[in-house]
Amino acid sequence: MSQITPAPTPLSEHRHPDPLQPDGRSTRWADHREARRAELVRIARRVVHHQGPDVSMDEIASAAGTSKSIVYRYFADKTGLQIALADAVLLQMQGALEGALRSADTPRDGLRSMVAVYLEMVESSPHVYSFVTRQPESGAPMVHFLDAVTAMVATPFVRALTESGVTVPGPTSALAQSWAAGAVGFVRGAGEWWMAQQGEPGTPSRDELTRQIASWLWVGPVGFLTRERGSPDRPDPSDRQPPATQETP
Amino acid sequence: MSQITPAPTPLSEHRHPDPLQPDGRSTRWADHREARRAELVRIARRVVHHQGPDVSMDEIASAAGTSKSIVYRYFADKTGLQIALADAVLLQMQGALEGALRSADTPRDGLRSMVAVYLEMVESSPHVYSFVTRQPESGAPMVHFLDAVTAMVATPFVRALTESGVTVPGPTSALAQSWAAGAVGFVRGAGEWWMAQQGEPGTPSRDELTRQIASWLWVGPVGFLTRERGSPDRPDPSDRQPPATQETP
DNA sequence: CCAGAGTACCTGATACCGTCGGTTTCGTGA
DNA sequence: TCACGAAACCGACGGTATCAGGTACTCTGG
Repeated sequence: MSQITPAPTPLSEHRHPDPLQPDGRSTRWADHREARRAELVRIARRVVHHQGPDVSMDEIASAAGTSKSIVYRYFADKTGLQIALADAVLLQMQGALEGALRSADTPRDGLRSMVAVYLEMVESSPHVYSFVTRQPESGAPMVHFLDAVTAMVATPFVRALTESGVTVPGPTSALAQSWAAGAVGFVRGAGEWWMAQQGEPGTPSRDELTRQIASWLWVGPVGFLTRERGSPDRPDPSDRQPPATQETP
Repeated sequence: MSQITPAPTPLSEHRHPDPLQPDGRSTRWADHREARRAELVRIARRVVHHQGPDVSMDEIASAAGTSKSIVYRYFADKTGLQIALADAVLLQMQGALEGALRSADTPRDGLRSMVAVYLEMVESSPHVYSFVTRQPESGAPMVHFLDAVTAMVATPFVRALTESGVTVPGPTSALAQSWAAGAVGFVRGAGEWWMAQQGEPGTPSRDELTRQIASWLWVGPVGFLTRERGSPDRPDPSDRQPPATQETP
């Protein structure tokens, strides 16, 4: 996982093995298959976008002008389709991210760009987002999409860690990965809260939320709030109040 | 296999026939119902714990020595059962949290306690955790469990905000809520990463992860890492470190 | 005041339905 | 001949309807 690449060739468990071997006449089908598969993903994405994350395989198939058996020829199961769709989305996000990162010179700006790209994706198609982040029934413990995003975040982080010569106990990759997983979770949690809030008064704009999240991830609420009050960078750990008891659920 | 009526609590002579109440024949079952409902939740929790988050309603019913119709008499649907189970778990977490908060004097310790309680829950029963955090098919946009935890986090946070006299643009509640949603997401993301990592070398212990997460949430990675290197509390925003740009895939 | 009939409300099993993910069968066209 | 693709099919599951008790309350007549 050296690259930022979202692992576009994921677990082959959910991907159908090519039944045809490189036997000359099969190569002709290879690219056809690939093209058709991509087309199916495209259609599935459109259908999910419009119909919601609960579309059935039948609906997807008929939207593609065909029947389930075809879909199942290209994807092992629904999870396989979900993964393929996630890869398509990830590829697109990566493109947007590269553009944004070109004009980001501080690492913090980089973080902000990542948050921005994520939130843009969520906003641009909540249904697709929901579909892609849904954990499969009795399947892998990790959702491919979130896993890939985590890798995308962890990779530069771990490099920055090693390059900056920070020495921490234990393997740095575990440190970076756990932070990345947490950070992605933060954006996910805040983003989904934000989407659920839409329409309520006081809901921040996407850009506001982006900056907010980046701030919080970077310096924590203390750093952010103290900055708000004037003193830019003194966390003041012996702060007052906070986490106390609360009412019943 | 129970009798038709286990113990309907005959409330005969100790309760006057209230003219406002429609009929004593209906009220008779009230507390029995409540008790049975709780019992069903308990059993469901045990079954989910052992069988995994994909148990069917039939399985739960038969584990309770009855059939689906009974379960559906007490819970509108599977989501209703999920919510009830979540409430039971939340109640327990709240108990643990109150105990922990009693010995936490700084807000940061409070945060650490919350993280600890969450991770303890995840570790104590991954299956129940998974069941309770699963988003229902085509249902509410928010998972009840996560929503409730977010509220538990946001409440003290918003109080701390107002009491400390921090003035921020817009309603403070939106600010607190978005942070809470993000923080819960952070713990969720890191916690699930951690559970998926179990067995790998370099995986932190629960306690290590707890402190790590609390640190990151409180001061961000910059604050944490600079502290690691010696200077306890100087984030130094113009820092080197993390999320930088990276190359193309 | 009381005995018993009638009633309101409940329990609970079983059969059933619609949907959906996934598989198998079989016709057909190159 | 043979792969492709449509359509029938299958099993599982969430959820509902039906029906058969059963118990404690209420009502009525003596």
